[in-house]
Parts: sequence; structure tokens; C-alpha cells
Amino acid sequence: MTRFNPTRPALSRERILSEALALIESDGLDAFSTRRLAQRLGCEAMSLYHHHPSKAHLLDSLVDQVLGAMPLPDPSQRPADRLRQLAATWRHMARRHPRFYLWLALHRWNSATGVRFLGAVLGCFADAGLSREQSARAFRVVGYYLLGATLDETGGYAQGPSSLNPIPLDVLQREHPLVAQAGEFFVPEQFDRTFELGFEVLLRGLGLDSGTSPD
Amino acid sequence: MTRFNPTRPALSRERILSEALALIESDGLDAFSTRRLAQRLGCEAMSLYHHHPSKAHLLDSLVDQVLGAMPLPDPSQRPADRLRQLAATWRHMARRHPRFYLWLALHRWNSATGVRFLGAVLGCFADAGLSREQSARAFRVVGYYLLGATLDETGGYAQGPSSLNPIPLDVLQREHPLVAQAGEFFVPEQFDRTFELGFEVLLRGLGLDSGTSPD
DNA sequence: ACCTGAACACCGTTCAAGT
DNA sequence: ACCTGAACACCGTTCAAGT
Repeated sequence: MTRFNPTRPALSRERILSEALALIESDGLDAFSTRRLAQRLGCEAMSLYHHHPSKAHLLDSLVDQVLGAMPLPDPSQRPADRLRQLAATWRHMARRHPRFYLWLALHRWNSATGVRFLGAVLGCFADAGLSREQSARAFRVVGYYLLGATLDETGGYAQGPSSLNPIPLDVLQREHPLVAQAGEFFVPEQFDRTFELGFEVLLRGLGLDSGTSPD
Repeated sequence: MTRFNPTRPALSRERILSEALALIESDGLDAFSTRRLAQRLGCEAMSLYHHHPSKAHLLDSLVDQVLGAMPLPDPSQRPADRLRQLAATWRHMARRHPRFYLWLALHRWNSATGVRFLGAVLGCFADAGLSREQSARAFRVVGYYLLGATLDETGGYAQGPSSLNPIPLDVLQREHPLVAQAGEFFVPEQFDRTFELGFEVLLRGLGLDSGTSPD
């Protein structure tokens, strides 16, 4: 009956990917299924398999596409500034695709596009004069921080329905005043300042501060 | 037929939780289902619902149980040492339950047990003389770092089948020598040293160093 | 109170078949 | 080459029924 739908644009790898990303951002990662994607595309679920061999491959392609869209910093800039820019680009990407970011951040991206980005980050440490070992460790340390920060900022994980025994606000204020009072600084408006605080501490402590040369 | 199985221990909240954790660690989070858990317990899937109202509640109870088993540091110790101990306890817990940790780390734990732990961490900053705002931001910064580090260390996310276009090792070495060379420091044997490097940088930079008092 | 079995509305994917 | 439909082996959960 609907075996040919003239109003529907032809299926293609690209169209499937962009609709997939839109569906994930609108309905969430958990609700993303090949069947729902097909419905949105106006085709059968199985038609997708002609363009992507599996759901996992589809998501991997999406990772590649999103990573590939990130601009790399100008190599003529100083290493610390390049790192600041890389962090800003990364956080911007995470904020743009908050729900998909959970998948992207928690899966290995060993594609050419992913490695290109890793190389740009590692290059900053090398150019700042760190040894191979220092560079590798600093890369990891900064990566840990950036990963944790973006996961919190996108909030993908904390959105879920609050759990079985959510502590009532008045109890929280009475028994854990420190926790209650800290909440004021955990809102999105504070993300940038908090992120910068830790990021600058790390750059300085790792010998990347561009202002005062470490000796 | 199997409506009564005398060899099977009685079902209970505790037994369900401990088998659930064992199943998650042996087969992974994705493979964890109420049906498979029931099979392991020797009952019907629906029997679980008499003890936990849903799969999400069951997992939340598990979070609570694991968090509750973590020892809090002696308040008489110096704040920086308490933070070191809290980080060690946290990383130990993550390593003990690497697959469940992915769920624990990425879901809100606003139960009394979770808040108790948050309070212990925040107390370190307050006791070190930081202001409310400084404490809140330092808490967030250290938490970002710890979250990113443990997610990497448990490797829960990186275990998946390598993606669609894994870059071949020889290409990696030729085109991205920095990335290839850094790999040597990304192995489990290096986790402790790398973690400490960044953690100590943060403690010092945030004014928590117990050796030299920040002024 | 505790457990069961059938049923409902979903999944990802295989496979043979259509054009 | 591109798409379909039925089918398979799964999900979490509801509901009425058993003891």
C-alpha cells in the first residue's frame, strides 16, 4: 500500500543520520529505536539496514559526523590558548547535543575523525614542552576533568525520574545544610565559572600556564 | 509444575539485590533484564515485582546499597587527607563494581545515603576554610575529575565492540605518532599515578594542600 | 502475603521476497 | 540496488488468578 511514497525524500545515509540525531535530542537516547526512526522517516525499519548495517553502526557514524564538525584550533596560537579553545569547542558540542552526548562520550571513538581530535589535544602538551610521559598524563587528567564536567553540564544522566527515596528539601536543609546551600552554585548559570576555575587550576598545575612560565 | 521449589532459598529484597549485582557484573548492564534475573533466582520475572516496584527502583536500591557500604573518613583527619581517602574509597568502589558503576555514576542519587556522602565531601572544603561559594565550586571541580577518571578506569564505556572504522595501528603510528605513543600510559598499571597527578594539582590549586598553607 | 502465567506493547535483527 | 513484511527471540510491565 505505502510501498511507494512520492512525497517522501529518498532515503540516504545522511538523511537517516540527521533524523536520528533529531529524534535522539527530542525524545532521548532510551526512546531511540530503529522502528521509531523508520516511522519518522516514513519507511520500514528494515529499510535502514540497507544504509547502515546495524543500530550500533548508525550511532557510530553519528559520532563520527558530530566529531568531524568540530573546528580545530589554529596551530599558531599558544598551547594553553589552544587547549582553552578545544575545551570550549567540546563543551559547545556537548551542549548542542546533550542527549546524544551521553552516547558519544561513553563510547570509544577510534575512527580517523576521533583520533584527529585526540592528536590536536596531545599536540598542545607536546608544544608546551612537556615530555611524552608528561603529555600523556596531562592529556588524561584534562580529559577526565572535561568528561566529568560535560556529563554534568549536559545533565543527561541526572534527568531521570528521581529515585525511590528522594530526600525531602526540608530534611536536606536541616540535616545536610552544606549540601543544601551548595545547590545554589550547581545551576547552569554557574557552569562556565566553575568549569574555568578547575580548568585553569589544571593548566597551571600541569605546566601549561601561558602567563607565568613554569620553572 | 515448578510452582514450589524447596531447594531454592526464599525470595527477598536482599537476595534479589545481591543476585542482580552479580548478574550485572558477570554479563553487563545491557544484558541485565528482569527476566534473566528471575531465571537466575529460579522464579518468574513477575515475582520480583512483589519486592521491588520496577526495574528502575531495583537499580536505585542497588545504588543505595553500594553507596551505603562505603566508609566515611575519620573527621579528625586533616581535610586534604580526608579528600584523598574519599577519592580512594570511591575509586575502590568503582573498580569493585565496574559495570554497575556506569549506572551508579550516571544517575542521580538523592537518597539519604547519597547525600550523606556528598556532605562528607563538602565538609572537607568547609573545614579547610573555604567559603560557601569556594566550597561548592571546589566540590564540583573535584567531582568532575573523579567522575571522568573513574569512568575511564572502569572502562565500562570503552568495552564495546570497536566501531565501524577502527583506525589500523600502523596508520595510527604513521599519521598520529603522538596518539600512538601516548597509549603506553593509558594502561591500568598507570591509573594510580595519573590519577594522583591530577588530583594533587587540584587540591593544591583549590587551596586544599595540607603541606603549604595557601595565603 | 507471595508467586504465577498469559497477555500487551514494545525491541533489534534475519531472511526470503518483492520491484 | 533498494525496500518490504513476516518472523524470531527478546524486552518491562499489567492484570487476573492462584496458593
